[in-house]
Amino acid sequence: MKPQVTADSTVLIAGFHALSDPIRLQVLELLRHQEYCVCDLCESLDVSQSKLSFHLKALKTAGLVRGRQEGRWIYYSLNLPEMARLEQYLADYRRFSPMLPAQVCSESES
Amino acid sequence: MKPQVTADSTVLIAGFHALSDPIRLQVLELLRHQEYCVCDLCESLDVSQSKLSFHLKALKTAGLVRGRQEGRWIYYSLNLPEMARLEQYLADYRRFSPMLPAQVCSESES
DNA sequence: TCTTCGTATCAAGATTTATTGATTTGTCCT
DNA sequence: AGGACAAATCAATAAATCTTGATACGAAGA
Repeated sequence: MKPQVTADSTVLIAGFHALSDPIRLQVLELLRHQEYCVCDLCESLDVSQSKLSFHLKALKTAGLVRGRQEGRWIYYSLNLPEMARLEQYLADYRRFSPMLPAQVCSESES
Repeated sequence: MKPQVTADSTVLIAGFHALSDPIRLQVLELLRHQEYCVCDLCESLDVSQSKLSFHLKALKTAGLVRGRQEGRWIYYSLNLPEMARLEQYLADYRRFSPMLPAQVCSESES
């Protein structure tokens, strides 16, 4: 009855973890409208390049963004399908949760 | 142009953070079907009481679960509306992201 | 009131994650 | 080849989070 930690849930965890930081949320908010190269993101968010790179890596590892190289620049953009997967995970809770009424704790049986 | 960290995003961050841990996901998975008291969750997940309490607090702080006292026991259950809020946040990305085509980095203007 | 039991909380240590500044890698331009 | 520059990576430190065991709190029953 113990739920397993599947490879799938590893992806979920990386995804939700990537979403649990203000800088990373700000990055996503910016990318929502268009692609940005790292230097523009740095400037917009007033964050050091190294720091931003760290957070971009988290977002990229989680599959939430993608990087596309063009010349010296790397343009980051949202990876909407992955965000949709996380959305779907949450949506399934609404859909398939019967919410049974209170059940008596097993400790009180004896 | 820099996105602000609003009180609202604080809630989001707490929520996504709560979702970014295997034990906490397992708890939600169990609660999906019915309420459970802490002792039953401990047993099902094979986790110490103290440890579980720590994770339940994270879930509760994030608003994803609620605790209801009944005698000596405290029954935890999902708080679906809060999960739906997180879902909605993600859903809005799909809905309102125009995804403009590549834009030239501002550094390359000079 | 005293004891038992379920749960929360606390303090200490362990582990993970984030920040900083420096260095490296790779690309473009001359 | 050499210089300039965008971005990633690394090493060291700082900070946040998690784990563990002990203790405290509150409700139930004797």
